[in-house]
Amino acid sequence: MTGMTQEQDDLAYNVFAKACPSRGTLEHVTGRWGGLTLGALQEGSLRFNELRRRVDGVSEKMLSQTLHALERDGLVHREAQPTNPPRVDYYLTPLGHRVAERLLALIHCVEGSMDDVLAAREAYDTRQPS
Amino acid sequence: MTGMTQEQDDLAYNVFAKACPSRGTLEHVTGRWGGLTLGALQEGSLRFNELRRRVDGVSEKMLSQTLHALERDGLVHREAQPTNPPRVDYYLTPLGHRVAERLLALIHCVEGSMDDVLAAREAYDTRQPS
DNA sequence: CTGTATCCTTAATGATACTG
DNA sequence: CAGTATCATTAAGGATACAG
Repeated sequence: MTGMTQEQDDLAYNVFAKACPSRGTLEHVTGRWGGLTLGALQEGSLRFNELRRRVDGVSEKMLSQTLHALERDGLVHREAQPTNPPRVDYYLTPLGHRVAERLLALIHCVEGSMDDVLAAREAYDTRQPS
Repeated sequence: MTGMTQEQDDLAYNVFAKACPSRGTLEHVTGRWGGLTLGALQEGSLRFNELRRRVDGVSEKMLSQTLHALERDGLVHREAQPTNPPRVDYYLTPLGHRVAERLLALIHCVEGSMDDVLAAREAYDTRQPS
């Protein structure tokens, strides 16, 4: 009980610190394609090309790269059937689901705020610079 | 009651669609510096250089650019005192607070999962490629 | 179908210097 | 202090071709 006590916000990891490994994981999770990929997989497993269609605009290369990073971080599981033609299913791990849940809450919050955001932009763009 | 009905997920905006304006806002919010900036401001208003110290690693240029985007989207408010030397305070709008709340839930989830993430990476990196 | 490899282009970022 | 402007560098992304 001496030295470091264990309070609820006494975290070993801190994204605000440049060198903390959590910053890299946060970037995988919130990156341009990482967030949408996790969001898409929250509903259930998807195959590579299903995912590609779901995440509108992603290229093969970026999706592949994104999936590798998420798999390495333990958020996504990859299951390959040794059939011909090959069939590969991607789905979230329990950890991935917990992260995706928060991510989707954020996504829905943003989607639901877009009328306000667009109005704010309009106001910002039309105001006179003093 | 004909035509489009209003269900809970019948959203006007959809980040999964490439051309939806919500995708751009999501990127501002989850971008490399946008997320950390919003997270830092959730606790209260900060001045430019305070923010810069808080968001470890951000350059003047990127912080300035990030703040402009968040201000334009109506998430951050900028208040300049006409003093000399100048004093400028940044703080979240009500909308910014709602977004930052979800963002911090995600951040804390990631920070709290890092032991698992690091273990997953270790396993991924040491396994034999079949 | 599920990717990988390569090349090329563009966008993001960083460093530095400078202004009000 | 609070930025802007410019330049140089780097990283991200896209297109295409091809392999298992």
